[in-house]
Amino acid sequence: MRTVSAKLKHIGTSLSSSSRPYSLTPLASSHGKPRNPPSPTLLNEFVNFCYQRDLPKAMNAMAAMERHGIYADSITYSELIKCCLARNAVEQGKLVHKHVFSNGYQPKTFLINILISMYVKFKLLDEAQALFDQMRERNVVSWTTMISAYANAKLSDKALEFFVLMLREGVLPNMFTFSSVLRACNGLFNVRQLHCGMVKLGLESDVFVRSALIDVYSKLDELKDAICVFNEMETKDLVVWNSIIGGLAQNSDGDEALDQFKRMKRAGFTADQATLTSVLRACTGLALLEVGRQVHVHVLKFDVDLILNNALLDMYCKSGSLEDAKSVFERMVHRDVISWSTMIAGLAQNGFSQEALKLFDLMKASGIKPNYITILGVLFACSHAGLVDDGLYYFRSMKRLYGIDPGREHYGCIIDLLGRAGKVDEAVSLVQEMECEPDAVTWRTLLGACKVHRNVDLAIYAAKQVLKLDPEDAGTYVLLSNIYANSQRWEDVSEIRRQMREKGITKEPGCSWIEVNKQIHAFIVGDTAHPEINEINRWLNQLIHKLMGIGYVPDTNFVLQDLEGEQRDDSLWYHSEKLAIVFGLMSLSSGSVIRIRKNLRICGDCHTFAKLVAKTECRVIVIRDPIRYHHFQNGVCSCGDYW
DNA sequence: TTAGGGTTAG
Repeated sequence: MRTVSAKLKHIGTSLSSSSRPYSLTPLASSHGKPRNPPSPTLLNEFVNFCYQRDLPKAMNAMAAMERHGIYADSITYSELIKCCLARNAVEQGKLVHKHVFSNGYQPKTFLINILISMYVKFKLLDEAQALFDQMRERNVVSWTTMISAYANAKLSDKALEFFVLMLREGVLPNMFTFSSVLRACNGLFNVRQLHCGMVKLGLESDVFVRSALIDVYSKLDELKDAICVFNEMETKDLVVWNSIIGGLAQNSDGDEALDQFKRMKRAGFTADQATLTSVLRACTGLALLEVGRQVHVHVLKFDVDLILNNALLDMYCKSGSLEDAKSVFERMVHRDVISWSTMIAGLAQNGFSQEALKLFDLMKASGIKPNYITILGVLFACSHAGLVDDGLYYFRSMKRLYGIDPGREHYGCIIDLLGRAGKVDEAVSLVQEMECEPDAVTWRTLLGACKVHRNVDLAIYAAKQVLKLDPEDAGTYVLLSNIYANSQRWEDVSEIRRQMREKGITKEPGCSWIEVNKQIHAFIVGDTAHPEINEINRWLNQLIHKLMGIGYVPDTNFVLQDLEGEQRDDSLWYHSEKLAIVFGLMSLSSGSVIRIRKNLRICGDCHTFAKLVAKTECRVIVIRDPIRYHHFQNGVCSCGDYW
């Protein structure tokens, strides 16, 4: 930081070195009346107050100077503006603006840019825009300040419009402009055009521009381009690493995100809050509890970072480790609506509905206003606990109490709630009353209700609606085919299979993952690849026969039940989650929880199997499928046998 | 005087 004496020396030099003592004192050619040269004493006092960030004294000094007809120069005004910004003093900032333009003076572009930037930082875009409009000359900084302001305010069209206007005025963009305008891009076409523009201007190698490019390609789901931009970089900094790790984690490519994280560490970088947040997100997606715990150790360095703690909380919730999640939540120094919503949804999804609803009350009591997602967690909790009246109350009153319009997801929760309670007709009525158009997820939810309550006709109707909106949904094709087969509608069965062949739709094979000693073991249905598969199968056969001895009957009635479509009796025995459960029994110590993640919904038979294994082997088994969490303990499941 | 990265549902 510059010392006061250095500053004074600087001022002294300015005063003595030129016939125009203050370099930015208006010249005769400036608009407005020429200003008197400043008095060194008054000016020195004023400058000192500015550098000391003593805003009240600086403002008084400025007024005193102006009473003598003395005006500061642009550099000093810019220091005063920094003073206002440091103190978040909006009104004083506006006053400085008036002083800068007082006496008909027309300040230099440099100073007007600083004033615009001040208004942007105060989030007063209208004031910034008005000042920008008044400018006689706008340079690249003026334009970039406005573009960046609109990009930050999520007014993408406005930011892009300014970029085009800037080009039309013949102002050449620089790397600052590109990294700002990229954030406003929401279409691939724009990004490619901009990318070409940067290459032409030789700005592509700038590290800020590159990280913005990686980020925007990732957000547009163009990971190949993001990785390409990243790999082409010879010099990478931490933000660039964070951009690619974050992009991968947000695009459900957790494995690759964790690989890049390892490469980043090998390259000598130390993770910061943003890195750890993305790494936790990758762990969350993969349900890697043990790896997540390792990351937790590093999170302790940043224990007041809200975003990072929210990510940690979510990791524990989604890995099914509610005790850890509660502990993180209790210890958080600050909690925002995301912290509360994450915890409420985490409790609800893991089967702790009453706790979730109690937490919602606590949240409101603590003065935090619920948002769209909070209410989803609350409705989910009601649905899980079969609290039809409460769920309908929250749903019907959300607009009135919290100002939140019910969206498709809220309708989905209530359809699920009514379906779970056997009120399928009411669920249909709700679909009909929806203000927004039902989508494939809505119909799939209704299909779930039909599945449980064996409502074949409605199931066929709902399945057809799903396929209209999502013609690639293999699970629904298989389900529909099974429904027809059960009704001996063989022509319809053939038609469904023909459609699947024609469209090249194949069912994704069922896959389950389990983490043992920080290694991930993956099992595919009917797996033969795992090195211990023979031992696993031997255990599995013994276990199935043991369970059959206490009444387990493999459930081969898959109609309206098997969302995987793994309907053959022999494959039933080798469903991926059964293999993973047995591997967990073989590999994990007797007290530890068996945690499994699945890519497809669990079938009815595996659900029964898991409940019985949990009972006979005295284990807690947690299976996370794409939609729900199942905690199996003492022969029961937290989902209440509805999923 | 202008620029880049991280959190909740689905």
